[in-house]
Amino acid sequence: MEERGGYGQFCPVAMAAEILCTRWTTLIVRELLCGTTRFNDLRRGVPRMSPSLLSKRLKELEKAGVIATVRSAGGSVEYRLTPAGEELGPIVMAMGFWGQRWVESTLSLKNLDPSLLMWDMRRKLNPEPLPPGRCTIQFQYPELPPARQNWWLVIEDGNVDLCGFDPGYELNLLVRCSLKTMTAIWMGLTVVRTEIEAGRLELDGDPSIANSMQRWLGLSPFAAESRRVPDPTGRFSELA
Amino acid sequence: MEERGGYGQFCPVAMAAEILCTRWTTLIVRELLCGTTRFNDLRRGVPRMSPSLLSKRLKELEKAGVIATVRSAGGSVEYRLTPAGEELGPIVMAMGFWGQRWVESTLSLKNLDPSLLMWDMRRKLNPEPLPPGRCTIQFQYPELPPARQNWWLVIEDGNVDLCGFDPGYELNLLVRCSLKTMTAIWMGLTVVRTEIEAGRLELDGDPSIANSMQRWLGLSPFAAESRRVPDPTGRFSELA
DNA sequence: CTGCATCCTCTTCGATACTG
DNA sequence: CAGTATCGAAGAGGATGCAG
Repeated sequence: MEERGGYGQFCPVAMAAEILCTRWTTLIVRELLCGTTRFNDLRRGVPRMSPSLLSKRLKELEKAGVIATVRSAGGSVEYRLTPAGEELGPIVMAMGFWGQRWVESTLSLKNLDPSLLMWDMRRKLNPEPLPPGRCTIQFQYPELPPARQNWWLVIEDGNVDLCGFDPGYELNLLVRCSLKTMTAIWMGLTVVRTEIEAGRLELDGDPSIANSMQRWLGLSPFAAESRRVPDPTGRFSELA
Repeated sequence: MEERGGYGQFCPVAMAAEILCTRWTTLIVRELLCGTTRFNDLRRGVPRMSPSLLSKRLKELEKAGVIATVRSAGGSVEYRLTPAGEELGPIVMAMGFWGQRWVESTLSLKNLDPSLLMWDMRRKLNPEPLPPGRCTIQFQYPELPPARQNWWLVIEDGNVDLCGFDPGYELNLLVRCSLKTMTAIWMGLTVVRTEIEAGRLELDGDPSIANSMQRWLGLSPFAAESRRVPDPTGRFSELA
């Protein structure tokens, strides 16, 4: 009768919170909502989580009816949201919009991570403004240690690949800026043109690709939400 | 640079989850959204939470900008939601509706608690169908230990008071049923008439008050949401 | 390589008791 | 009334190992 981890309340908010409001769980659901299904792909979305804890959480989510494991051909397991899990989408989105509105951008920008940023950008990149054929774009963050400085996005046939090493293709554009600048653009706190004019962003390569960067660069799903808290530095305030 | 409790992600979902998805926090916000402002009233809404942890969470919520403490006359402290905190309302409600839809009712009904139920009922009771003047209604849960068996709601001038002891007023209605039955009615899993006809609910007293019970008894805010998971017992399935 | 299980350390939580 | 203090228990993180 002594439920250890639970709240001991029949209220549906409490029942939902027992499932959702444990550490990392919301972020796992976010990844699943983005379409990730494999264990090691999920790990890319929550890199600071230990694999054993991820495994435990996935079991908990399965028991709660939020996900179902599907054994696909080849013996590998896929984790997929059930209808109940899909209906968590609006809740996770609402949390994101709330975070975008009310959490100080300086706080968000203390949590920079190039692999998370590039992984997100890969997902949302819009190939439409790019020329047909293969297109290779390098991102360079000079202040980072060498192993994390350089990233490549390769767009081909509407498909976007992310590399942490030089894929060897001819480069169409080199983007050079600080990780903070690129993250701020991604989050909608500033725009490409502003950062170029301020000298914080450099583009080298095909001018038409450079000029359309703001369009092919997808933004965070929450970028459009207007901030309600000021940025103390004033650098990322009130941009449309 | 090593954030211990955080996720290390700039994503607004992660920033919001750092604030909201710690143990008990969502339930504290739920209480505040219901209008509770005092420390010991908050404790009634989260009785299994230790006061030291509640104190810690309130400080965290204040630092996050979700609540503000107001020192009222008499030196006592009130906790009030900020605009940011008020905007958590839709998220908490969405979690409740999700819980009502997707969490098995048998699971919810394992977490029975008469003080929580009566506290919730007090909040939502609708005095309008009741006769003018004072009205005293006793709830009796015979299977509980004596100290928690009897509860009184006293309605006067549109005001609802809850007592755990006999207030001494003339009784207008005695409601006798199991705590599970009353909780199921409150959650919208069944209705007064069904439980009376099944012999699981007895009403003694003023017939007009008895007959209007389904109307004056407010229901859980989530009662209208339709279940999507079956109740294995079949007792609480598919009721409008 | 994927998907964990184990072991160990450190942090957090819960129950109770106790103050201004 | 509104919290703090204390201490044992549970949970989280990191490193490592291992089977398919």
